[in-house]
Amino acid sequence: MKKNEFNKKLGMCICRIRLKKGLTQVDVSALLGNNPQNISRIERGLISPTLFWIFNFAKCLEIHPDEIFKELDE
Amino acid sequence: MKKNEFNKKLGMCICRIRLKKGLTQVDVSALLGNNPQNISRIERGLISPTLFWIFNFAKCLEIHPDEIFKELDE
DNA sequence: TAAAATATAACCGTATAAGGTTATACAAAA
DNA sequence: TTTTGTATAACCTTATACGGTTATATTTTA
Repeated sequence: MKKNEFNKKLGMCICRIRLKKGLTQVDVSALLGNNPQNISRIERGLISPTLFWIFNFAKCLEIHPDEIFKELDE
Repeated sequence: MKKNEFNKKLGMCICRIRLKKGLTQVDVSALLGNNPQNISRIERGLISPTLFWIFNFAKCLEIHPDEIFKELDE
């Protein structure tokens, strides 16, 4: 799988999880301590977040990191 | 958990998995198509690889990404 | 011993992740 | 209509991931 394709899939997973929690991009950025523009870029697949970012995201949203990954490897 | 601590834990997991497969850093870098110095930096926790890198690593070593993560969240 | 394999380290570059600011678009609600 | 909330976008800057090269240290092997 190419990097662009991977980033897009990852972004959609992030977005889906965020909406399932009823949060806005601003909400998530406040929880993580960064800016909403970055969340937007991640959800649209423009950038590929580090694993450290992913783990913080999962922790702040009170989910298991597996929830993000299990939809990515097919 | 701080970023440095996280990176060190992650690096140790990567290293343990690599050794379990009987591979050198050069072997892994050849499989992934990057240089061994980068593997060394990751294993020592100096840098935090992207999730894209992690998934490629897992695929090349024929393991589930979960194997890396399940030792990280405590 | 000498040579090769392995890992770490110090550089110097480039690519990209990420923050900050501002503007734009659009929908929902007043 | 006007206002507000939400998301996207275009910039610029800084931090960092990553490649390439070279050197060093250590272990292993011939």
